[in-house]
Amino acid sequence: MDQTATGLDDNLLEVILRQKDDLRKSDRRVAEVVLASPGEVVAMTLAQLAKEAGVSEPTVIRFCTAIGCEGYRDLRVKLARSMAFARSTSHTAITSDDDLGALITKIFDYNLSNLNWAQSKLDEAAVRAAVDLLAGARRIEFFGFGASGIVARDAQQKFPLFGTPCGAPSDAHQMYMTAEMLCAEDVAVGISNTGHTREIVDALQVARGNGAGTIGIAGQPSPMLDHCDVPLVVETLENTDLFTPTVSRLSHLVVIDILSTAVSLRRDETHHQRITRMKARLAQRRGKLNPTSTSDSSAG
Amino acid sequence: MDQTATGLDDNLLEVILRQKDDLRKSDRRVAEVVLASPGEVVAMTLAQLAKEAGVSEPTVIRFCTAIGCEGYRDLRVKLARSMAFARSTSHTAITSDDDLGALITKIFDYNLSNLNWAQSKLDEAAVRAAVDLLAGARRIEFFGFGASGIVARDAQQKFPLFGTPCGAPSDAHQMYMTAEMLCAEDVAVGISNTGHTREIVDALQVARGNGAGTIGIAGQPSPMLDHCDVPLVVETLENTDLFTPTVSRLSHLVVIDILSTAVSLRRDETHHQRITRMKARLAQRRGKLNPTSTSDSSAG
DNA sequence: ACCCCAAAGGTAGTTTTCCTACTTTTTTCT
DNA sequence: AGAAAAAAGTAGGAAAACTACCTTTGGGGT
Repeated sequence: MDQTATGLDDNLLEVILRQKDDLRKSDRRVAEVVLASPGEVVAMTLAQLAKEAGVSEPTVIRFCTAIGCEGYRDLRVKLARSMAFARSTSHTAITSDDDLGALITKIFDYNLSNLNWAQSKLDEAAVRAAVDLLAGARRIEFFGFGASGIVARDAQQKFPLFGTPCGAPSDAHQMYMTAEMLCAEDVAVGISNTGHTREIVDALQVARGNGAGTIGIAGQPSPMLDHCDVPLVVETLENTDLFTPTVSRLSHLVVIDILSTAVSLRRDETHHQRITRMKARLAQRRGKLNPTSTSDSSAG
Repeated sequence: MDQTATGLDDNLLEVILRQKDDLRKSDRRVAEVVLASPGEVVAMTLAQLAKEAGVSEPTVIRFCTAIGCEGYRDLRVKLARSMAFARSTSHTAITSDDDLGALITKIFDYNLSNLNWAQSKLDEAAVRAAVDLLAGARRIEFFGFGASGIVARDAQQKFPLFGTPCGAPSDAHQMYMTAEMLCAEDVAVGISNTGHTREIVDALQVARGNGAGTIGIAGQPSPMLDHCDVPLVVETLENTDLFTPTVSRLSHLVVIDILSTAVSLRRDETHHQRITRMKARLAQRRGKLNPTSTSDSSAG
């Protein structure tokens, strides 16, 4: 079994795209049509699709089985599900011609597809290892710059869930100093989408050299991950367009959510009670519009 | 036409859940079955579903039309698509009994459903108004605390896209001082999921009093939005469970993405060229593993 | 209390859709 | 070039989805 045990590998459009070149000639014609406008196809009947692709009906059936579907009915269902996120295939670049509605759709779609992709590619075993490490930590430090700095800060705010002091130094010097002071029972978490950011790699190496556990969150195999006890790859959909926003942040934030929640669940009943009480009081403060409140869902 | 013109309202499970109580008795039996295990249902045939629900086949058809589907075929497709994200209905609370796999699925699902919901409820006209205001700003300040503070900081980092100086004061005093110094051509953006955070409301009032344009991003109609030129409601799925993470951040971040991108698109060619150049050089720095680089996709 | 009317639900039959057995065409290898 | 195997098509049969019609149930009104 691979990491797709979550059952999310039924991204049919992806499968079709990958297998397209290995298909029979006529089947490929069908594949073209499906890929070109999956939205139309789910509404089509078998005969219509056959006509559209210029092939016979049994060919369409054969195409279905070739890409791993039970039959046409199954294809439709899988396709529909696939489309919900993997609208990625229809992701055209954002241009100045787009009106606001198109822009909204594109950006949401892009982020949704990306999250889905990240989920399907996430290695559960690696996450488990990270949770093990974090759960035993006496102190946790998160290292990240730029957009990843945002993620680090968010993680640090999740301190109540970790039940352990958390830090997120914001500049390279602080980061270096912090890393140097870590020791055996501490954990350092590096966050960098490229996995190449030099300071982060250095900081993790220093931390590791001092005996601290190290976790790396990156979008791809990279130098940073080579220096970590637990490398965590959070895949991102490639994106080279001018105006496409940074989608990696979101998946990184979700991974942080998962880690903090998983660690929290490992704690004992007392810890849970504290969180319950904290949440209740927070809600209370909000209800009162308490003027000294600086809280705004600071506790996940 | 309401704001669901994006065509994303086909969150069928949501629709069924909402209409369930208004359905005929037998139809409701069908609804129960569908809601209980939508995954099974997409694989079922009309007759099977009828048997499972203990009703006749035409009743199932009537159920289909009642909830707005063309027929059973259509139901299946819509259901399949709906399941991809709107697994929301199957969102059971996160408990200590969950294994890691379940946790990962739940947290991703929750965030995906939430983004989807936010998109379907987003008011395009309000977004347009916000973009108009931001595009004409001489300076933009983002106000947020806690999790929303993260969002504010992220927005501030998007400064290159806005093409306008951006700030995100991190404490209440700085925020107040900043608000007091804003004037007619400036814009203040308040971010608060509850929309009740007192300091933010105050800061926006001050900013507005000084003639600055004001935009509010909140999860619901609230005091903060009452004091804004442009109120922007970014709906969040309700969530009272102990361990469920804050999902609002993600949708707020996406809205910030939309706003910054939309503003950027309004700028002239020179601006676009600068961004292109900036991105290229950033990539170059990364490639070199330049030791002075503090960049990690800081430019959205 | 009874009857009537309307709405809900079921039965049976029709049509559409999907799939399979078999034939023809194309391709590939000796 | 010819034979065997793979690919594509034709036609017919099974099954699924839908519709027209009938029965039942339940809620007023006299």
